[in-house]
Amino acid sequence: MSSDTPTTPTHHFIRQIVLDDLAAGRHGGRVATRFPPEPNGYLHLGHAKSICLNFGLAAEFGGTTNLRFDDTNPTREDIEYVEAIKADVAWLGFRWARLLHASDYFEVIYRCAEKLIRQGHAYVCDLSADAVREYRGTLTEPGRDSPYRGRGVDENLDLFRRMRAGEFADGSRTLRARIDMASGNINLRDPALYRIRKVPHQNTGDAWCIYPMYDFAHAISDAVEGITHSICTLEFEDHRPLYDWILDRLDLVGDDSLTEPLRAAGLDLPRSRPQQIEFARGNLDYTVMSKRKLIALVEEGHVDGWDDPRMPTLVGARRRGFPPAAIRTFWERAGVTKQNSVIGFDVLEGCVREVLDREAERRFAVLDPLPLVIENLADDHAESIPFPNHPKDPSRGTREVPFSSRLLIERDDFAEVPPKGFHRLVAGGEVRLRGVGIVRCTGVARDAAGRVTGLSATLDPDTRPGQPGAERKVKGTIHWVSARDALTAEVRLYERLFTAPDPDDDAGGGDFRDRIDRDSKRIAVAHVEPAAASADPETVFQFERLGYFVADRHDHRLERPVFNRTVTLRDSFAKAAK
RNA sequence: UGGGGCGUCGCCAAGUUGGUAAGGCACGGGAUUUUGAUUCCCGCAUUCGUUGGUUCGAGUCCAGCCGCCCCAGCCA
Repeated sequence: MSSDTPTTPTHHFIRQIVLDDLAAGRHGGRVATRFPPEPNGYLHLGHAKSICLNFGLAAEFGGTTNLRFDDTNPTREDIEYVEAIKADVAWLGFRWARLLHASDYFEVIYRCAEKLIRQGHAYVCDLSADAVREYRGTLTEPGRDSPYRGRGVDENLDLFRRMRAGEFADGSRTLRARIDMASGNINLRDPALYRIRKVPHQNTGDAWCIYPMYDFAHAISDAVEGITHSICTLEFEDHRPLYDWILDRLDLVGDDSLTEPLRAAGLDLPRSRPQQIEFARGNLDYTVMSKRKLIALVEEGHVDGWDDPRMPTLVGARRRGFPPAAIRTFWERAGVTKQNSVIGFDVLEGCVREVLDREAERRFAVLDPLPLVIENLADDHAESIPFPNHPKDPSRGTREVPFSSRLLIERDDFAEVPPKGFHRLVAGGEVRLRGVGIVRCTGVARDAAGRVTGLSATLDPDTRPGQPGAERKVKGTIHWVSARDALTAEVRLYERLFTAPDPDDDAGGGDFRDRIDRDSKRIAVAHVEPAAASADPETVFQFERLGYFVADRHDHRLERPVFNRTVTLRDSFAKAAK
C-alpha cells in the first residue's frame, strides 16, 4: 500500500480478540483471515469494509488473508465475476496470500459429510422442500422430527453415496444434520448440509451433482485453510452455533484422513479450529447496496452500467476517481462494531478530498465560459506562465500555462448585481486573475436579450508577479484559461444518485426508483488548459476552485478529453448563501 | 407467548478490573492564504435509551421497562 492517511487505528473489539488470542498463544501466534465473496455480483463499498477489515487486520499482525470464492451454488454463480472481484480487491490495494475456492474442498467436504453420518450426526431426508418447511415449525413453535430422522447409519451412507452417484432427482433428497427440531435457533432445526443439483459447476464441471450448503462448506473451508479468525456480518450470528457444532464434531485438525485429498492434489494447507466473529456491515446514506437493487439500476437503464460513477460499486468508485486510499481510511474511520449504523456519504467525500488535496496536481478549467478581453494587452499577446503543480509540494514541479489577451473566465465569477459578500468580479470592480495580476472590469457586452456575452478589462501591470504591486490585496482571485489555447473537454458532472437519505425506505410511498435524481448526471463542455488534456486515463486533477476531476478510465483521449467530476471542493461561500 | 444481537454528542465511535465522558466528521468563531480550497487555533455531552437498586462513588454491577436490527432458502 502506498502513502496512506495515517489514521490511528481505533481500538475495536475484533482487534482486541486478535490481541487476546496472540497474548494467550492461540493458533501458534498465527493470524489468518479470508475474504469469501460469492462470485455472483460486483463488489461494492459495503464489501470494501469487509475487505479492509480482513486484509488490514491480518497485515497488522503479520498474518495472511486468502481470497476465497464461495462457489457452492452452481445455479447462481458465474465465472465472469471472478476476474472482476480479483481486480477490485487488487485495486483497493490488497494482495491475497492464496486464491482459493470452496469448490477446491468438495472432496474434503464430502468426506466430512460421511464422517457425520457415521457418527450418527447426519441423515438423508426424503422430505420435499415444502414438507421440510412445514416440519420446521415457526419462530414461536417448535418443529417436528422428519420421518426419516431415525434412519440407520448404513442406510444413510448408502443413500448419500447414491445421491452423489446421481441416482436421485434434483431436490428429491437432502443430507441433514441431526441436531434439534425444537431449538429456538432455527438454524439448528436439522439444517440441510447437502442438496442435489444436477447442474455443471463453473469450476468442477460435472464432477458433482450434490453441492454442500454454505454453513457446512464455510466452516470446513475455514478450518481446512487454517483461518484463525472468520469474520462475517451480523446476520450470521445465529449461525455460529452451527459453525461450532460442525467443527467440533469433525475435528479437522486432528483427523488427517479428511484432508488427504488436498495433499494428494498438492495442496498442503495449515489447519485450524477457527473462531467466527460478527460485525455490523457498513451502510451509507443516499445510496442502495442490495444486489437486487443494484441490478435493477443497471438493467433498467437508470445508470450507465456497473461502473457508472454514481454507483456504489468499486468499479463505479474507481471510475468516479475515488482513490483506494480514501476508501480505506473511510472504513478505518467508520470503525468496527456490532451496532447497525448509517454513515454519511459526505464522510467518504471528506476522505476523498483529503487524499486528493495531497495527491492531485492542479490545473485550470472553465466549465461555463464568459469571454474576457484584456484591453491593454496586444491582441496577439502571447506568453507562458509557469505554475506549480502542487501548492504545497514544490517537488511536483511546474507546468507552463499559456496566457493571452483573450481569456475565458467562469460565468458565475462575474455578477451584475453581486450578492452580499461577493468577492469576485463586478462591473468597474477589481479581481485578481490567478498568477497574472489584478484586473479591472471596464466594460460589459450584452446580447439583444440583455444576457452578458463578454467582458473587457484592463490589467494593472504593477500587480504582475515580481512587480512591486504584486502583493496588493484584492478581495477575490479567480481562475481563467486562454481562449485561444484552451482545449475543449467533455466534463461529466455527477451528484448523488438518490434524493433521499434512505432510498430503501418505502414508508413515504413508491420505491427506490422514485427517489432517483434524474439530474444526477450532467454533461458540460469545458475549456481546459493544455496540460490537463494530455493526462493519462485515471489521472485525477484538482481544477482549481472547482473540484477534483478524473480523466475517464475508458473514454478519455488526448484528442477528446473526458473528465468525470469526482467531488467538488468545499465551498463555504455557496454554503453560506443557502 | 421462540432464539440471537444492539442502544454514549447531529453522524460515526473510544470508554481496560466501578473513581468522576477520547477521537474523527459535521457545526460555530478566529488566524493565515494569489484556490471563498488547504492549513492552523478555539468552542462544541454535569451526561451515557429509561426507571429503580447496590455503592463513599456507576456509562461501567443488579433488576424491570422501552426502542431498533436479524432468523422460519434444498441462497450466501
